Amino acid sequence: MFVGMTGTTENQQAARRSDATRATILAAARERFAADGYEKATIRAIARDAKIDPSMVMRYYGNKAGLFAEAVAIDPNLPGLPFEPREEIGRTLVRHFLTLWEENEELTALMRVGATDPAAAERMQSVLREQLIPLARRLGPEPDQAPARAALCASTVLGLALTRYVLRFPASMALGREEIVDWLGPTVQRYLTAPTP
Amino acid sequence: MFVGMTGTTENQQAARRSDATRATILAAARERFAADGYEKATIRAIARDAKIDPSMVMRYYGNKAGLFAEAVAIDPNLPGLPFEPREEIGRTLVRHFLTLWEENEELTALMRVGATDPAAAERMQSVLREQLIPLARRLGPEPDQAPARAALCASTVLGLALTRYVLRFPASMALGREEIVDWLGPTVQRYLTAPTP
DNA sequence: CTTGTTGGTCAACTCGTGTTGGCCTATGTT
DNA sequence: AACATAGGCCAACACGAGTTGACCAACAAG
Repeated sequence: MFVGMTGTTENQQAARRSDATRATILAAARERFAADGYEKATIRAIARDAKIDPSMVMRYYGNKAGLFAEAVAIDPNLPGLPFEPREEIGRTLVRHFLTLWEENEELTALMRVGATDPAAAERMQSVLREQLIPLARRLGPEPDQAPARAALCASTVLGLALTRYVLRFPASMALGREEIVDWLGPTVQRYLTAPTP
Repeated sequence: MFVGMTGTTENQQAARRSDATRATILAAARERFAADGYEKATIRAIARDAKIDPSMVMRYYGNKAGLFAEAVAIDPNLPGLPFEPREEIGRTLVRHFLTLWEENEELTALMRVGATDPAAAERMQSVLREQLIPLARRLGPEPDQAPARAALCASTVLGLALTRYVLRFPASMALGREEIVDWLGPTVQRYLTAPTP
């Protein structure tokens, strides 16, 4: 074992020819998962989009679950956000989430799948647990209220994502980016910093 | 044709013995659809829950789509809500939605399915179009802003339903009923009646 | 008692899915 | 030139889904 490879350049990134198709498959998978959800996005359809054989998907990603896992690997990276000015954190968060959603279609995929798959739902929850709640704990009054405040913020942005990117309500898609920030920003700001009503 | 039946009592509701199993099937279907979504809620599983044969489901409801259609037939009936006091409409709406969701598990089913099925998504959208937007038009300033305001309200309550009943985030399920009304009520109130920011 | 209707079960069919293993063809090394 | 290997395709398998139609058991009517 451990023989073969290209012979000369082994450990270093070898820039295999297959990396191109690997990437093509992953891109097609992201599109299909985002558009159709887990069950309806068949491996055959993904392979057709990538113009390769279904068995290649298995060779490169093991099985369908593995493909999905790699397709939706993403981190919102909330701790990297600027905290001040403190009274702008609501608008900053909303703007950040909008950008995130418009640049990564795998987030839509994650929501579509999370609606029926507990594992995907857990993945979303982990963002709340590990990033949003700590943020709420640092920003808001009464640290023990942090889970509640963070849950309200999550429900706000996920609700928008649901109506706009998943259900695709025309009235929600018609909203402009800054219009959304103007409406939701104060809401998130209040959930995070206002005293308990 | 038109012969047969029970002979004596034809047109009137005959109280067939099968009505009981019909109802049992429908109840089991609602539970399964709410818990698992459309694809994962198999006819075989529903039939097992109802303790009858899968073929009975077909006999009574034609096919799986027909069963789902009857299982999620529901109307939120927003026009029947009291409008005044006008500054309480936000809290009234939130309270109404909470009650709706806790009494009818088919709403959770509709959301789970709507995440991947355009037909179910359209069903949800029709509520927005035919009930929420008209309500926003009557309540808010600038009637041409009604779709935007209604969309924001929909995103608010659907976001809560998503995190609480579909994704089942513990932090969201931990919120008390009146706690939710206290937080979301003012939000919805502002979306409906506040001047454009 | 016979008979036709109703409520129900059983076993099978068909189709699409994820998944597997064998085979072919370049490509690059010796 | 000979050959090993990586990249790729093809055909098939196994399985679970929705759906169908033949058959069976009560039971009420004639």
